[in-house]
Amino acid sequence: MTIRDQQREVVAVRLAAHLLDTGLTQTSLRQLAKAAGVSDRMLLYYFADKAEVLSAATTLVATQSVASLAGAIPEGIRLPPRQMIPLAVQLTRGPQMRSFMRLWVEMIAAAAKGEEPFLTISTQVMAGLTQWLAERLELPTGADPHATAAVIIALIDGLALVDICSSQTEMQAAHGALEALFDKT
Amino acid sequence: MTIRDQQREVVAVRLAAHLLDTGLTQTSLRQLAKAAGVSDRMLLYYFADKAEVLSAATTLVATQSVASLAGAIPEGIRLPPRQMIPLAVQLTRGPQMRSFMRLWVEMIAAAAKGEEPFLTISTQVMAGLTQWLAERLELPTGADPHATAAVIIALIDGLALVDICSSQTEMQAAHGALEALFDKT
DNA sequence: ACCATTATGTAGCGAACGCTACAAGAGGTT
DNA sequence: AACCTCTTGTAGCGTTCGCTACATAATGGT
Repeated sequence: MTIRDQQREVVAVRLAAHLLDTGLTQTSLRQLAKAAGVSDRMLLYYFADKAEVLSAATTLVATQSVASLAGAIPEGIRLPPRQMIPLAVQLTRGPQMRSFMRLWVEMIAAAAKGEEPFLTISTQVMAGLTQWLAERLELPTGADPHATAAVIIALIDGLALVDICSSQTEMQAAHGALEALFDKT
Repeated sequence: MTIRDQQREVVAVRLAAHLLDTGLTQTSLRQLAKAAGVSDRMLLYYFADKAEVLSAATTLVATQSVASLAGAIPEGIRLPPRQMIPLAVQLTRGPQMRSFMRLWVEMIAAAAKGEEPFLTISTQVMAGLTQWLAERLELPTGADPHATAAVIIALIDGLALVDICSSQTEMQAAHGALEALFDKT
């Protein structure tokens, strides 16, 4: 393993933390280099171009975040939506996951603009998340696990979206309303 | 009304269409000026700065889109969530509304970065939408209309988010799963 | 007719951007 | 010692960005 390969990993780890901290607000090569503690010249020595830098960092963030989320749900357990949804909402509201959700929204918006590497990575992460959730849902026969998982993820992500434009008290009330909504429509 | 004021309206209308068409991908002053059919110099004569240009255009887009959505739901009608949700989903999937939903996601992501005027406008639009929907929900006594409306909007917006990273067939399946999810959890 | 305000075009400033050319040090191989 | 590859720094290219200085035309009130 060359110094270059080692540095790629070191830089990726530092940039992952940087992205969780600042979202996509400071993603110029010079800003990224500063956050990683290297010169911008070296950043482009370790990676081919800006897209590859962001690709490495965002992939790492997504991997870490999805793994920590997965670790919070016991292996081999399946839950019906009525239980899975509140659990997922609760998990994604923790301070660590909250940062990721905000970054996640920004990544998807960048994907909407066709910006690479965000379009490719967001699509992959979304597919992975859906697959993962589908395997942990307990559904009545005939229901489409994949599609149901997509709806639940939409709800989770949508709450992160609304969170951006709402006060904390409004969000708390919304979480209360969410459970009530499922209890008796 | 001076020529300047007239031009402000003309330009705002054209830019509203431009934003619906291209999202926030082409929002430099020179690109906006081109889309509006004026010189960039004049754009900054009609408006104070870039933020004011985007403020006028996005406000107009939001006003038009929310109005067209509101027009599709009869005056004075209240619907329970189980009926309101599929209706809202269906309305926001039309080609016109779909463009707005994509722009809306990009605006909220920009708001997440603290970018003005998107933070201010997104917050206002979100509050307006929530208020509007709350007044059209038929809920059991004790339920919080405002909070319930926020959850429903989260679901709608979340579906737009997922839509960005999914194929069309996946989205159709998701809409089927959505109704099933509410019928029998 | 005169002048002040309004309207429009040309040109360009300073900054940030992604990226690159070029040189030189570091360290091992022959 | 000579050479070659890997690593790092300095400097800057060409472009786009938001915005402005400046000059000039048009317009309208007195």
